[in-house]
Amino acid sequence: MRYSLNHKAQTHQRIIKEASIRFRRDGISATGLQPLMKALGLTHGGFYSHFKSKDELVEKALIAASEELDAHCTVLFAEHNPLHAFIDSYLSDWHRTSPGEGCPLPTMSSELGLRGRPSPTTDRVLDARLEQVQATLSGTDTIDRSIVIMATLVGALLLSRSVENPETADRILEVVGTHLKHTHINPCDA
Amino acid sequence: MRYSLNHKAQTHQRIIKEASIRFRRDGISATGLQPLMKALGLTHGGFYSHFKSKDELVEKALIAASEELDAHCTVLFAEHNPLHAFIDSYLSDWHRTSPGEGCPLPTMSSELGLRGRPSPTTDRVLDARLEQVQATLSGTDTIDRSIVIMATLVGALLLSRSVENPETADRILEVVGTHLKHTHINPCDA
DNA sequence: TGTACATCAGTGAACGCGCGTTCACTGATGTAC
DNA sequence: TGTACATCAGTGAACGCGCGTTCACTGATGTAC
Repeated sequence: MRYSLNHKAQTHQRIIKEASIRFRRDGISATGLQPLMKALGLTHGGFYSHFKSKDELVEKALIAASEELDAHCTVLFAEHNPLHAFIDSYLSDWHRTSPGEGCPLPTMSSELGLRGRPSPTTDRVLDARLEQVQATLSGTDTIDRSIVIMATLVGALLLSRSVENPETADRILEVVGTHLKHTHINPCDA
Repeated sequence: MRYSLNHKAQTHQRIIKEASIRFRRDGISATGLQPLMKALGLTHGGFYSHFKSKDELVEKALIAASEELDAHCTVLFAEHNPLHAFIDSYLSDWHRTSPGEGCPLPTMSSELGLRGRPSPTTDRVLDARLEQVQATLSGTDTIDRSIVIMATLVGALLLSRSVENPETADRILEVVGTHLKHTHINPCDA
């Protein structure tokens, strides 16, 4: 089955794309390579002609998810108030119910780092998010402020996804969104 | 092997205790019942005379972890500034490096709720945390404020655990802690 | 007090299952002549 | 232009492993006589 020049590269990207969705939606360890390949109309044996291990796919999928978000942010940043647009987007009900297509930090980071799969990639993904938030800020202390904003956003999304009561979920997103948009860059007594 | 009256109850509690550590430290699905029972000097077959399934153990372990935290908070709340004590404790380096003995929300919630194991227990654990934070606050809007604080704490701890660079981890805890302690209860322009 | 017995917490082999990974193979295609 | 061949993306059976769960069994103990 020798295909056109870029056929393999296309399959490679299709695997990464599907994996990045499943890792975020279902978790890394809960995503099997067999069902993943099957969903793409392929057999599982071929996986290892594309990646040397599942860990390598995790890295690639994490980077792909991060780049996807970069592109999405470029659109958001054309708006009047980029920070508010970013916050509203991050804390939207769509983002809450679509973990497979959103930020990988609330879903994947608990399976990375300290426990499981330590890799500098997580640091880079976080850095990319922080730089985006920072770009929407003005004044001093923007790095620190972006850390606070990202931590708050990640925590709010994680909690809103974890509760069973949808009203509680809405409440968390609403309250945190309002707070982040109505608090000045510098804390009151700074 | 008929033992003393409370022997089974003691074993029951030992299983819950060990499970609550492993679920938080390693994740729910990454914790096997076989290694868990072996670590307690028991064989895996006996597990089902204590619990009807792994899911039941997850519930019990989650509740136990939450009660453990309640007790810890009682100690903290005797201090001069309970909110600051809670924040410092939550964002301590000890808490970052000891996920097995800390708050279950940053570690377990991604495996609960929307994806995986929906159960009202997660809502109750979150409610318990929120009530604790709320108890340290005064003035209006304390419920909303406690939601913001918890989301920020959970997000900061999760991110600090996920990055590989320990300096970045320290930075996140430090910056978020300072922010939460220096921001007034009501946002500046509210 | 001494013996027989019922209890039941814990044992450990076994179940089917899906996992990540390996590998000898297939067969449609692009290339060389 | 037509044919033979080398390539190599993808196939699918098989590997050992650990998972959650089941179940017939064991044997030390508290109880009854």
